[in-house]
Amino acid sequence: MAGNPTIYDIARQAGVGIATVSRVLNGGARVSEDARAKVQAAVAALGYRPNRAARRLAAGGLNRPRIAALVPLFSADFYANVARALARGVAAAGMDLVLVDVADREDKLRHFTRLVEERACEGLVLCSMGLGEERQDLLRGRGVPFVALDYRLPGVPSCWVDNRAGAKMAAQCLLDRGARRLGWIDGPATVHAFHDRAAGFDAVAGADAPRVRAPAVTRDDGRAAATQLLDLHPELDGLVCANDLYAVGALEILRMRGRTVPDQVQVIGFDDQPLMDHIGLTTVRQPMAGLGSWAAAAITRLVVDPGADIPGKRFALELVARATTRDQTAG
Amino acid sequence: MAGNPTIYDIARQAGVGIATVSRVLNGGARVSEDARAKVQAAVAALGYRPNRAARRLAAGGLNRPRIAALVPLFSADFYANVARALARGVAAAGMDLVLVDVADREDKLRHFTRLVEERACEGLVLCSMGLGEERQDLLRGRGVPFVALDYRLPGVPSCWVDNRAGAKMAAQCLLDRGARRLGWIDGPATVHAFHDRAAGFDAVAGADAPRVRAPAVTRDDGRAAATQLLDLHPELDGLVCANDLYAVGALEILRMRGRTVPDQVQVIGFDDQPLMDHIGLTTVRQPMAGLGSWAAAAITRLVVDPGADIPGKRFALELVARATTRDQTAG
DNA sequence: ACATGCTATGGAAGCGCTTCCAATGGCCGG
DNA sequence: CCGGCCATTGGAAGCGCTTCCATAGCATGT
Repeated sequence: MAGNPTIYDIARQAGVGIATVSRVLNGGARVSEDARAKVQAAVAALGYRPNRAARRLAAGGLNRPRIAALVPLFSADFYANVARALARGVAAAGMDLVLVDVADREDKLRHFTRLVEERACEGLVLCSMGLGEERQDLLRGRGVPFVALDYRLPGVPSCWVDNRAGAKMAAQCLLDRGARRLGWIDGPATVHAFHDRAAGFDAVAGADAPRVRAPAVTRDDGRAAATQLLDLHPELDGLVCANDLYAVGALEILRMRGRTVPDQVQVIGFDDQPLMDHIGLTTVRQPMAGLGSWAAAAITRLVVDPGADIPGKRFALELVARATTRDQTAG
Repeated sequence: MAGNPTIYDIARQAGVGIATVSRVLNGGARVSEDARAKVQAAVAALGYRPNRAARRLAAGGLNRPRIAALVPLFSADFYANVARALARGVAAAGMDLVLVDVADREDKLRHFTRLVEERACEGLVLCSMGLGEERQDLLRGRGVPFVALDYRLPGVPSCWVDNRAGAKMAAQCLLDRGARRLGWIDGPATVHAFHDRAAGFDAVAGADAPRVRAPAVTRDDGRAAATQLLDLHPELDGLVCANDLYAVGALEILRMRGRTVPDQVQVIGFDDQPLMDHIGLTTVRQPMAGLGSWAAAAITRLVVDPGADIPGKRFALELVARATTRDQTAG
């Protein structure tokens, strides 16, 4: 009994035919109470679990394609927003979205392998993550189309933003508005986006500008990083943050310490997640809905037409100036 | 040729055997270029799409259960947060989560029917929605377990909050802190939660207290409602809002009009979604993660053990006093 | 020229389930 | 007491695909 029990096992155990088992399992039309009870007992005894694939095959159900999205840190607002757009777009194309929240690299690989091995999806959206050639070939071999979101994967339909340019924009923005000593709150090194943003910051502020790396992506991390940064460098008059939550955390610390924003210290975030306009945070807007919608459109298209040629798309990042920065210095 | 073409059709069209077709389709080990080309041409010509169920059955893949969640207005933060917890919990149990964003009642029914007919899932989570007896029986007949989230469904494992009590708490909170004339920003009538909250508000403030109903659940709706409410009733000194976004919108309008908060007008929201602490909004905290986690645990349990008896759970609502209300009046 | 070892290929056997169809047995009316 | 009908049941035929196995076609080695 290597695999799971089948209805044959149940039938044998219950002393009835497979047809009867099936009837009991499917809403029991025309089955005696006696038979029903025996079957249910057998099901319980053997821990039987119907095989979905067989059911659908036999029942001849529809064949609705499934799109799986590998999303890191689903709890981050950026991804929640991306996921929304993805869900909408996929549903609009008449397909289902399976959201997989991957915690780390290892987790990602595990899920990836499973999805592919099990043929659990007809299309795959990879969010913010690379994929070795070997694994790409695995997908191609299996005929599973895939697209990259927030990551530029050569030869694969991808949508991305220029994080480096965005961070340059952010740092330059503060400089333009009179800041002279910039500090950088960086994100986890494992996330490529932060890597690129750090590079952008460096390009403008110099690689020796003060910085602290937050271990995760929460507001708490931002608070801790800001505390550390300001303790070490009280002279800072501009804080460039790798995401909005860090910036909000920093704002709280600054307020707590009585440093006025934007007069004494200017702050800029990255993402422009919801409510940032209410809070008045100057930030670099990411096209979250745009990325999600694009990816949904791309992958659903590829599922229907595997040969489609879909050019990658770079989405523009936009600086949104608000209350945590001063007015642009005239002239 | 009623249904979709099968590999037999492809094989015939291409003049090869089905085994060859299968090989081409699965990453083409040991197939001549000639055969491959012919098969691919046939696939394209016939618009062939492999049947997933058959594939998985034949390949003998794993049989990972799928949990579908019918979530209304996925774009609302409440649901985004619930969905996160759901995704985590379901993944932790080794199952997949299919998120379905239902726009309205009709949409809900359509998806529901499809999911059940197609046996697209082994378990169903219904968020904030009822389900007629008839449909419940359909699920039971099919042997598909289901749980209700944010809705108390008799005889079904449910988790919910007492929205009425929550709104009473909110209104009473303002009264306790010195407000005398309360206004109510209500949500769409189709959402049961708003219905209950309105009843709670009425119980404390009276059914004739001023109110405006917002057509949707965005901050913009809150702004519009607040504008209308304040125009009609400039004397209001307390605004009870059916959700946090309305409250934030109201705050913006109040600020714009120079009404101080909480001195002239006190404001309270509902949900305590992320960042409300930063904004300083007094609100009624909903256990979003708790609801999602509970539902995930319940449904995954039921999928594994259909006979499990899972008692419903009411989650407590908690008042979180912050800066948009005054200090509690002493004594 | 013949045995040998490949590669490419087709046929057929299931994967586990649903469901049609025929068969069984008990009960009714005549 | 018997034919006929209905409720219940089991067997068997696929659902469309993957894959094992046997076959055939060729190019080698001797």
